[in-house]
Amino acid sequence: MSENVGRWLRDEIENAILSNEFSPGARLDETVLASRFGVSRTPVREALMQLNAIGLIEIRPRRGAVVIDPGPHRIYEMFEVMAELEGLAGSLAARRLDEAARQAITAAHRRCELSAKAGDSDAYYYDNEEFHKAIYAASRSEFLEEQCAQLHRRLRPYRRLQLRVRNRLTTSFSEHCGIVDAIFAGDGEEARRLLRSHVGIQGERFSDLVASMATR
Amino acid sequence: MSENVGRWLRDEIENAILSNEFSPGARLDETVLASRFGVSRTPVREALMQLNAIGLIEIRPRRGAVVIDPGPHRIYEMFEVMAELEGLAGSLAARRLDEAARQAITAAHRRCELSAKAGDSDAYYYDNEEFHKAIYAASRSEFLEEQCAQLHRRLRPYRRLQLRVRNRLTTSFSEHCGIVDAIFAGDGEEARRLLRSHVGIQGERFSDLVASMATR
DNA sequence: GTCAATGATCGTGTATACAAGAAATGAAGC
DNA sequence: GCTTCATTTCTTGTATACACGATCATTGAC
Repeated sequence: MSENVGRWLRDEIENAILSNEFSPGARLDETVLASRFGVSRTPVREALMQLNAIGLIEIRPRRGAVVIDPGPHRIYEMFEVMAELEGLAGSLAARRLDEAARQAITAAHRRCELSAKAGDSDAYYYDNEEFHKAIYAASRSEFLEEQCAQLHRRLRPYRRLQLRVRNRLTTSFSEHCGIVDAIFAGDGEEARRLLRSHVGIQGERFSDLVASMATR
Repeated sequence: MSENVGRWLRDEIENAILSNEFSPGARLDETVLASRFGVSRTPVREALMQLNAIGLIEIRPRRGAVVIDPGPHRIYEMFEVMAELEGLAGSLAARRLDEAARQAITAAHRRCELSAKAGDSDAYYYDNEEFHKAIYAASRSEFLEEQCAQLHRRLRPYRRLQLRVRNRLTTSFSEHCGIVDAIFAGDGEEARRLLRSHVGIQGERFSDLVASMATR
């Protein structure tokens, strides 16, 4: 537990939301949360205020906090922005690549390869996250890295769904190969283009998923 | 004043920070703020928690809140990301333009023209903001619109500095003309390219400004 | 039988009190 | 005279108490 309870609670509740323990639309009762985590309402409120500020929950005056339901369309929009930011990260990474970043990307890429070949979608899910984070870091832009990481976290639950789709693992990995090649070749524009479509396609796949669930 | 004090305080303190009343590095004493705004410490703390969550201030345990100093390099990074997001907004706007958006952009563009020709940099500053916001809205992506607006707000103080630079008003306006033409022509890629350089150049100009201040 | 109004209950919003930690100041020793 | 340690004070962190508003249920009237 972090040294101050508010921050710890924020992470705790955020994880609970992102792991879908608190589903979209769920009411977050302050007293319930307080007793659950064994603290008073004050730090709970502070945690909720922060989650409100980053757009994970909505607090309506005198009516409490509820988990925001982004809705399929908004999630698609988020993927669209994510694609753009990752594209920028890739393009910067290609131009600014140093030895440490090269090694980090290579290592993450290797782990992805192993997981993909083993068909282990859970392992690939984690390795894929590390791979993308390595690219953010390689961009050498701290602000971009933070923005990417934040958006990535929020899209995490929806990305996970897609890895279950048939053949997505191998397709994803082969896309990674192209991205790595472009970055290592210093071809910023190619890296941007590939990353944009690599991430953008997930938004489209998500739309397909939603559409297929709606017709059912 | 909004119906809940915490939200009102957040906006109030945020404005004070963005208008440089609270300079980077300044300590934000809870009791001082509480007495200044005539409330207790509780809502002040909630406001500070929110500002901490969106990255405007830093709260170190038991040591209080200070206004974050982004530093020139980080501000450049922020402009870089802003350029990318505005580029996306422009490209989407070109593809999805409807009559209402067209009128909003035209109106804002006209006001910019008047202010630029009058050489009124303060008026242009506001009209320019409306112009960019009209493009965000025209993108028809709520999430993108929010992200752009938020980043725009944080970069506001630094944009303002640049309008004072010689000839920037007329240069900026002529760039706007090209952007409007591209969007109205439905040329997404051209709109993206022009917006990216229109915003990106501000980051570079900011770097120049800092460099020239450093040599003095 | 249905709709509206009023009251009760529950939960949030704000204030205040108390505790714990950090910084500053003073004194003592080298 | 300078440095270090201890004490005091100030500020933050957490808890609790109280008040106001919203929602829901129950009762009465149409």
